[in-house]
Amino acid sequence: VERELTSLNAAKTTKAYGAGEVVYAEGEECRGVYCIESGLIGLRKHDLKTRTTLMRLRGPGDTIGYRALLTNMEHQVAAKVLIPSQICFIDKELATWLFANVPSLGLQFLQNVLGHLAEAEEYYFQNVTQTARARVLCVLLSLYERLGEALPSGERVLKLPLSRRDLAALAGISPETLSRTMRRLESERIASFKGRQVCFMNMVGLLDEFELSDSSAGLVTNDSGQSNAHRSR
Amino acid sequence: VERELTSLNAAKTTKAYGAGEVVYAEGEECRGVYCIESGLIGLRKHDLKTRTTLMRLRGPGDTIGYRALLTNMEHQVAAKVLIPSQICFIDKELATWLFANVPSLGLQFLQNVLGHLAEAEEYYFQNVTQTARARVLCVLLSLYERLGEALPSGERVLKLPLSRRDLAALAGISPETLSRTMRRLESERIASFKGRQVCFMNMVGLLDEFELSDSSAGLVTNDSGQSNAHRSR
DNA sequence: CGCCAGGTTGATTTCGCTCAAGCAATGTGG
DNA sequence: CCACATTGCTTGAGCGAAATCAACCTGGCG
Repeated sequence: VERELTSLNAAKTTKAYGAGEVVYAEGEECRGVYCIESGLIGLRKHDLKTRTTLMRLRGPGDTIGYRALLTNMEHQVAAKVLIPSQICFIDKELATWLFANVPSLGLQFLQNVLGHLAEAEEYYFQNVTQTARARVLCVLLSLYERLGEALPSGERVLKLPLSRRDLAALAGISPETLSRTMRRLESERIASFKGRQVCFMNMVGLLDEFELSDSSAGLVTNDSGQSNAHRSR
Repeated sequence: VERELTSLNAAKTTKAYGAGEVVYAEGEECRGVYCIESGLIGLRKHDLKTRTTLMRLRGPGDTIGYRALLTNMEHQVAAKVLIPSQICFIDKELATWLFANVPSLGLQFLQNVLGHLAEAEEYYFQNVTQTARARVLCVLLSLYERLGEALPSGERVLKLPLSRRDLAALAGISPETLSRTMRRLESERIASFKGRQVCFMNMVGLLDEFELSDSSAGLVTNDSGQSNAHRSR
């Protein structure tokens, strides 16, 4: 096992990506898989013509591009960098070999996929059950989990790495509805928005509303044990 | 490899379940995984109190109960038999061992999970983009794929294994809307409903509407399918 | 016979989408 | 440096699909 991991360390390459850079494009042939070490990646799919829709977010600990590898198809989504990221690349052949020969690694990876599956089902559920307002809040909370800061003054602040359009897409609503919802949240004294700056004004009540304890999950019940720090349970 | 499979065959047990029987309940501790050999299983989740909602269908070839096993949690959904089924059970310890030591099996299993992931994402997409009518038709078609019969007379017939409530849940709509939709489909001469009997009157046009070829249909397309009509957003 | 769960139907309401206009910030070319 | 276009966001008005509320069937069963 040690030997394999050594060879893995030798064969993998880590690269720094800048914001806006494309890791792989939709329809592109799969060259291998990517493990995100830091940063934030958006998976997008174009629906009609030039329009492109943000589908999912992926962050540290997530592996992306595996679907294309394992189904032997071209990428169905594009991966684009939202905030500067360190991404480790594993070549197609090596990845295949690893899957076929290192069960422990495959098992660990399976956890990752399982997390994505849970996420997808959660999204589905949200869409059927929850109102637009609740979904927006969930998206904001999951973003806060990833990128938020608690200022010494006690304010909970978040710098959005997304346009309104993308944010709306994540919540599964139109940009107009998002805008209205945000204004409503302001009138409810729940949060305030200035450009891409979000400030949560009642985080306690918010977490309460979603029956979450502090710093535990949001929309994304990330079960992959490898994601960053928190969540030991 | 041969040896492992032999021991697998020795350790697994196959059991016949009758309609309505519970394979495992929500919140129950995971005892192992189940492979469906024949029949049909419904995965349900209770949303509030006594109310319980049908989430997914699982049929021959599907493995269920793995999520609880791999995340070391109790079952998040209940599995209930819809039509009499043959189900093969693999004990928790054995399953864990197999995952950890037989990469080929894990890889094969990974494909199964990948399929479920694609299914979940497809469901999500459907819900955002398609109308109630289209979703009902998709559910009916996927059921027809599993249980439908083409009578010698040429009629395409299907005996529903579900209540209206469950059918509506699958399509992500309320029972009332389902009822109205069905009546509308009848007035459109697309299908007719008598109790749990469904009769498709224009299967060709139907498959055409969803850009599907005959007998390769269903809600779950290979993920090249971003189906047909997508509203941009 | 009456009860009851499941199903249908009708009336009303609501939520979010579409269409359309207005506005601020950023480019762009003369 | 200024008119002008472009892009991203917000706001308003109207509309429509589906949810909700509520009454009413229907068939099975004690």
